[in-house]
Amino acid sequence: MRIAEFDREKVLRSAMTSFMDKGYGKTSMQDLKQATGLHPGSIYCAFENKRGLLLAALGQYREDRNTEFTGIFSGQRAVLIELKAYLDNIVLECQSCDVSRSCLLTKALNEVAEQDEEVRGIITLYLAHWQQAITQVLQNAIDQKEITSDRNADVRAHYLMMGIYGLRTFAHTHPEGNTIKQLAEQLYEDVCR
Amino acid sequence: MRIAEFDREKVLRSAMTSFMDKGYGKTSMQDLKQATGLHPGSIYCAFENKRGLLLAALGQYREDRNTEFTGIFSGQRAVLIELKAYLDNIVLECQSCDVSRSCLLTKALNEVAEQDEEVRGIITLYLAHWQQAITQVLQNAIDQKEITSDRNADVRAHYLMMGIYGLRTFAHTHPEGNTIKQLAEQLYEDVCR
DNA sequence: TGCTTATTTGAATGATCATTCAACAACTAT
DNA sequence: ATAGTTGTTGAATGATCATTCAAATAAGCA
Repeated sequence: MRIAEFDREKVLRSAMTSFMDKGYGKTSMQDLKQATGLHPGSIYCAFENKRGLLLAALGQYREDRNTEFTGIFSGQRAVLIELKAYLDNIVLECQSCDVSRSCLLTKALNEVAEQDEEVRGIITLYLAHWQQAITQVLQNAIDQKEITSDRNADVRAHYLMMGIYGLRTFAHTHPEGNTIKQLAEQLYEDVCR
Repeated sequence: MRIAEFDREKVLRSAMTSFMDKGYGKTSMQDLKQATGLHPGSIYCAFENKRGLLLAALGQYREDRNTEFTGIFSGQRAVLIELKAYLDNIVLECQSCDVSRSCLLTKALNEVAEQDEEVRGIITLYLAHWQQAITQVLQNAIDQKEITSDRNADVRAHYLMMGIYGLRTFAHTHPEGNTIKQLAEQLYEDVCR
């Protein structure tokens, strides 16, 4: 036996960054070698494929976003306060000039969705889980009477997700200014109305 | 002299379809040869590059969407009726299972934006023109007192675009069902409120 | 200390890719 | 009609790519 020498999470986060920066297709194994510090053979030994590395990176991304999510929605504040903080965070990401402007899930969905049914399925599953989490948050807000029950949590969650997707796309064309912030604020109002 | 034998618009629409289907990077020259019926040399003679073909296809796409836009917003009906028809059309595209589910501009923006500054600039310009057209439509609605002037046309146009971007991304995960339609209806209400 | 199993290394491999090119064909102009 | 120009053809080119592999190395176990 022999234990792998590299730090799996570090490697996956490096791969994540590369994929978000150049996209999956344009990220060469040389790029990945440089980003992760792993030689091709090690990558193939650990992840089988470039595609396997993508899948692992997607999983790590999901996990990271998940802990971030549960960190923000910890229940220590009113649900709507937490939701506002969550949106503020997304706005900051959209306004940043680095790679975090885009979401790896939607970026990969756009790129390989039509070609790779399995990858699309996995990404769709991850996004569905995210949707469930948001639905739960909004249901909590309804239960706490912070928002009305006129529209149910599912409908509101769909709308919020649509808005966040749109914000991220919008950010690619309007990186500067406070357009994104204004949009996020109206989105918040419309979701919570 | 010698006149080119191919129909430029047909060729560009074929290239458009290929790029929307597989993405720019994964569309090989062989794919383009098959799709357009042009031999590599002819493509290079006419468009200089694969990238040049993308630029020409983007231009054709913009032109096609533009005539579609002015066809819908012809001023023969109330502005809001036309806007509803416009959104209905987008919903149908999102629900279709072919290539028209995605917008070539945003798809290419996602793929090459970070790598090719010039392409990003061109796409951003096209999207800005679209935004101006939408703003004009909403300004007309305000002038005709179909909607209030509480929020100006610019703000409303931004929000509508964000929503449309979001709808298209959403459609990649929920192609079936009427979720998209419901979302579009609420988007319409929130833009016009 | 040997034996087995797993990882690392980095060059080699073969496929695929965008692009070029030289021969050819069609059109214009003189 | 013929010279000059430009589009067409399709094979050739060289670069780049993901992947493989054999040798080297290290860890667990007896």
